[in-house]
Amino acid sequence: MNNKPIEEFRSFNRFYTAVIGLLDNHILNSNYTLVEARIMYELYHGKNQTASDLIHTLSIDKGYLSRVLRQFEKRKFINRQRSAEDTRVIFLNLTAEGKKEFQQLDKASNDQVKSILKELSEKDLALLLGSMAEIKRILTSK
Amino acid sequence: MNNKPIEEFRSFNRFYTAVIGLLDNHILNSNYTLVEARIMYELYHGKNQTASDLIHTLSIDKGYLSRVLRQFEKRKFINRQRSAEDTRVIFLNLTAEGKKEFQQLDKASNDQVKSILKELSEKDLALLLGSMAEIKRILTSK
DNA sequence: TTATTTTAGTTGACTTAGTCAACTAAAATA
DNA sequence: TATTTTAGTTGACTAAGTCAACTAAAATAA
Repeated sequence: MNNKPIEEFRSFNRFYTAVIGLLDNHILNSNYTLVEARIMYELYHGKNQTASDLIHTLSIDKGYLSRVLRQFEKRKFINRQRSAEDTRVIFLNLTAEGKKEFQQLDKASNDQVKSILKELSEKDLALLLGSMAEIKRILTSK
Repeated sequence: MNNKPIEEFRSFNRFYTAVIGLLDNHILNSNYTLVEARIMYELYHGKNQTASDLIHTLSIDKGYLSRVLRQFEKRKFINRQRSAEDTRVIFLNLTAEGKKEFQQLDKASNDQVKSILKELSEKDLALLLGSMAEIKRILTSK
């Protein structure tokens, strides 16, 4: 393989790193860190997740996660329920309060994204989403 | 606008955050931090850049940058030359040593990307790069 | 021309993010 | 039953990043 594809791929990565950075920065101006937001996202979208699940889906250190979760518990965003079958594992779920917090955060992120997408022509929007789906498919397949 | 495009956009962002994270992790196992690698990249690809330039292209704090640059100088990766027209600004350039270091790092990144791309069919590779170009075009245009 | 504001870069003090290894307790496997 | 593995916690630490104050020079306003 010559170097062109590699260069293009990496160029896109640099570009998209900046895009993501921009969006993330927004979250960072909320009361949550990126990691917190992602944890809330995961807990919101799947119930009875465990710390192990989160470690794998988010690729974060278990010690780090443990502390974030303790914070969440203190803030009453989650409750923990020890599994009956395997008492080592603890099921995590957002409380009503936690859900509300997540929804607010999520809405803010949606608004921000919307403000970008609404500038695009219908055609470009379709192309954009199509391209994204394509990339996801290709890079997932393996 | 309904919520579907927004959801898809955000879903892609989550997905691609993981992709980038994977690639970045690789760099982190080298002797350089992400920020260092990006600074080297910028210096390698453009000459006589200033700290201000880097601050803007990389969106990093100037204090932070200042320290990284000092490190680079100590490691003899860059030299600094004060501008004659405006003595506040300092032109930054990689030394031969710095270039060599960057090239090594760059080669490692290339190899890593190559190992991903070589798994793809020719068709998928073309689709992938086309999609990336499309996204870049659409999100840059504004 | 002088006074004021802005810009480039540095430094110190600090907070947040993330890592690593040791540890407890339970479960799975040999 | 002994050993190994797994889930999660904790302590101690390093790295990453932020913020404001500062110096010196340049640009702009009065």
